[in-house]
Amino acid sequence: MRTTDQQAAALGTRERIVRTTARLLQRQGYEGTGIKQIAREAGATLGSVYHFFPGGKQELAVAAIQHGDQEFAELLREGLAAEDDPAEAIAGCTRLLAAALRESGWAEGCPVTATALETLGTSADIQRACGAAFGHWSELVAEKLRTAGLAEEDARALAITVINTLEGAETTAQVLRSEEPLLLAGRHLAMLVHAHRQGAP
Amino acid sequence: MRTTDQQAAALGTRERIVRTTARLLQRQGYEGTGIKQIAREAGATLGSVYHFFPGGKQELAVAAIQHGDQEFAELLREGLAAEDDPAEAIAGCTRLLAAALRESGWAEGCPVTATALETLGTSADIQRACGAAFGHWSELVAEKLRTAGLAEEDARALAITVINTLEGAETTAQVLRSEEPLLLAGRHLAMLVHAHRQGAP
DNA sequence: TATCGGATAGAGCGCTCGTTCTAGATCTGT
DNA sequence: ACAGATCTAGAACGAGCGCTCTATCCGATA
Repeated sequence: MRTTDQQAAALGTRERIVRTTARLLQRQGYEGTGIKQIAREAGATLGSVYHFFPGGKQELAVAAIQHGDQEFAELLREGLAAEDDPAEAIAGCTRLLAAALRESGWAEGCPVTATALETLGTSADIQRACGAAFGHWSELVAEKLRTAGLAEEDARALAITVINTLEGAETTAQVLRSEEPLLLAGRHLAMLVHAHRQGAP
Repeated sequence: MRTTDQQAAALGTRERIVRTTARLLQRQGYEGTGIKQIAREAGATLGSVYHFFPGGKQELAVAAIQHGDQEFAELLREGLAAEDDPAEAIAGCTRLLAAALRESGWAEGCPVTATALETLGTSADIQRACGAAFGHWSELVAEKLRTAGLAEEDARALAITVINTLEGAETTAQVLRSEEPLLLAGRHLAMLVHAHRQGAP
């Protein structure tokens, strides 16, 4: 097919817009990010943005959130696979997050939190996408915990807290411009996992 | 003093503006909240807002963050004082937070997170105020843990994770419109505190 | 070669933003 | 009673918002 080039170019522009939006939402939130800014920084024009996302800013935000969802999931997968022991693996994830956060100049934290909080009363679509992201991430952790022998329900519950703690620690790390909250989270979550493996829930 | 009435009225307007701003920041974030909306909902006028906060939106946001800081600290103090055992006390705090969140229709979560994330690169003053709030809250938790016999450094570190977990769980609870993340956080944080009291750090 | 739909381009719409500015209202100290 | 802060009131400004609209470009098919 000769259409490949055209489609590749099309995907190229669309993908550039989504990635740029994801990064800007992560850094400035939903209301703080303008569509014109997105077009400018993505090297696209307003026409292209509305061509690919006729639903406007909300549709674009949903796509960006889903992109961030997958990106963060990939980081989690890598971190969790790096160690057999789930406690060590989770602590490893906090180190990955801390390093990435510092390298971005403390600007690029959780890809969905800021947008989620701002748009809670505004857009049900965005809220759904954010909720789905949390679900995907905690499912990855839960699977790791199950593999290590935790009971189904314990694994599910603990995984939710793991994701929540990572999220909160990442936010605090950004505000304080320090890796400490994330590294402490890693240490404490490891203890919590150990407590589950040894004894009562 | 006859000035009392005037000052009271002045404080009245100022206080109304601050409280309204705090509530709106909590619900809509920084960029999503307009000064005209604040004035309208506070029953004040633009002139009054700029009279009391000549520094404009940023100065107003700092005052609102500090108000939210104290409000949340008061809730923490109450929750922590309600039980002797720090693990039970922290779990009690999660129940207080869950109830308050649900009563607000899942709209009023952590009073600083949304604003903090949005203004990270924008205003150093706001960032400082948010960082100070986290510090105050974790210090309250640390004090409770110290009273229960934890070593100074353990108490400080664990308190930071407690606040981070509460924060993350509150965010997730808002997005999912469910108390579960907060209640799970309470259960797991209680386990974590017990682990510290019984054995190694 | 003629045609046609996907993609690009950006001027312009109505609106709201944060802020400034001038006037008037209200109360205090003398 | 008068002067002078303090506080209230809201019109007006330039800038930027999300979005619509028309015009053009370009590669693929017939």
